[in-house]
Parts: sequence; C-alpha cells; structure tokens
Amino acid sequence: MLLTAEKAGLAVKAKLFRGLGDPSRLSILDALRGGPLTVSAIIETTGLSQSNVSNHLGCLRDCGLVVAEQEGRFVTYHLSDDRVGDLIATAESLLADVARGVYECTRYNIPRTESRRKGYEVRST
Amino acid sequence: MLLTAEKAGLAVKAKLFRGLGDPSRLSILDALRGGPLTVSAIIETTGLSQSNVSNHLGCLRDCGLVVAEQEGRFVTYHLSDDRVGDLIATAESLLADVARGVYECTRYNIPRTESRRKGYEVRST
DNA sequence: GTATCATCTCATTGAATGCTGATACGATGA
DNA sequence: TCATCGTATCAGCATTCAATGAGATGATAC
Repeated sequence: MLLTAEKAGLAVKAKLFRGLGDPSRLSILDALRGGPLTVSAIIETTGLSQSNVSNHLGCLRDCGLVVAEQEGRFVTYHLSDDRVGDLIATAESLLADVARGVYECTRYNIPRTESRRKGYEVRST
Repeated sequence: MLLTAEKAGLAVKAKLFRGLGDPSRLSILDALRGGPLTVSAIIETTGLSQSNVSNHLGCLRDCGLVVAEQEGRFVTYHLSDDRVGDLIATAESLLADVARGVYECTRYNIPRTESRRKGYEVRST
C-alpha cells in the first residue's frame, strides 16, 4: 500500500508526464528546444490555431515547463530547464528501440465499435 | 507547419508520455523499478484493484514499457529498459526544482464552478 | 482617442479516459 | 475431472480532456 506522501509525489509526476503527453504540447516544446520563440512563431511552426496554442502554453507555463517573457506586445517563450529537453531526448532514444511496440500497439486506434474491447488504450493520433 | 513524418513521431512520443502520465501506471512502474514483480505483488504494493492493475499492465505492455513473463500460473513483470526508470528519475529531479509550480498550479484543482475559467488543467489528484 | 495587432480567456461540445464488478481463461493440484 | 488460484477481458458509467469560436485585454501607431 502506498503512503499518502508517496501518492502525492506520484500525482505530481503524473501531471508532469501528462503535460508532456499531448502531441500539441509536445510539438510546442519540440519547437522551443531550438531556442526561444514568440507565440506567433510557435503558431507558425506548429500549425496549431492561435487559441489552441495559447491554451497549451498556459498549461505548460503553469506547470513550470516553459517560461514567458513579455517584449512589447510580443511574448517570448522558452523551456524552463534543460531537463525538459532531456526528457524528450530520452523518450526519443527509448522510442528508437521500442517504437515498434508503440506503433503497432493493438490497443490503439481500434475502430469505435471494438475500441473498448480492450481497456486503457492511450489516446491515439 | 509540421511534416507528417514529424507529426507521427510526435504522436508516438505523446503516447509514451501519456503512458507515464497516470498515477496508477506510474505507481506500477515505480514498484517495478525495484525489480520484477508478479501481478499479485503489484496489486499488493500499489493497493489498486486487480482488474485495474491488469488493465494498466496491458497498456504498459502494449506500449513496450514493461515486459511480461509467464511462470506457471504467475506472470512476472519488469521494466523493458533502463531508460524507463531514467525518465522517471529525470522527472523526479526536475520536479524537485519545479515542483512548486506544479503543486501550486492555479490551473489545477479549481472548484467546479470556476474550474473552466482557465482551460487545459491537467487531471488532478 | 481610435484602429490594429498580439495574445489571452471563456463556454461549449464530442470524444477519450479510468474505475468497478462480473465474467472468462489458463494452469495447477486433489 | 473438478475446484481453485492467478490473471485477463468485458461492459457500463462518470469524469476529464482537447479543440473551437467568440470575445476580452493590453500595447502600439496613427
């Protein structure tokens, strides 16, 4: 059985990973791995809608994964810590070996009528 | 704009992080960081229900994060790769510095009536 | 002061998620 | 063969999420 302190730690860790666990947010973070960008630049790079980007940036900001800096009427964002990039890099290297399992995961992308045949598929594309 | 190949890579990465982005799954992985465990042992360690654990293990297995080995009528699980543990460790170290932001994140745990004042809060405790 | 640009916030909505209880399956030993 | 143990699957439900469109805010230029 877990102690409550451990549970709290888990919840926070889970939040962190979940912050990383969305293609839109990940594409934003990926873009920022190259260096600071304005919101407009992020919109252009990712191809996401403006309000969508803003929402995700708000989430990432509140999670402490990115930092915002106002410059005139522009806002520039950058990763808050090198380890954010490290996490993504580690994930990439891990995926290079395990990708087949994730790509071909039969738990994903199952047509709706059968989709609940197996529980707990992670959100798909 | 993102190329489709990049998008696919992002989706897979996001899946990986999302696999890590649930307290239940994280507690299972955390337990397995100490070494291989049977399903029963995982149930006991985590305090989760049997079907819940089984479902999450199925997800983790399909994602390639854990590996199962049948031994008689027991099934033993272990982490598929050291980097799975590395990811969690990096997250812990990152959280040690950024935790305040995640803990006090005003986007989380806002009472229902106000909860949608800000979008995209990550699932809370 | 008004128009405009960059960004943020809000409410809604369809879809995905996680949990539970019941049930099915496969292996073992009586 | 039958009962039992360990594990996996299924169906249903309540909750949560991500995307959108419209509107609000704040800064700058005219």
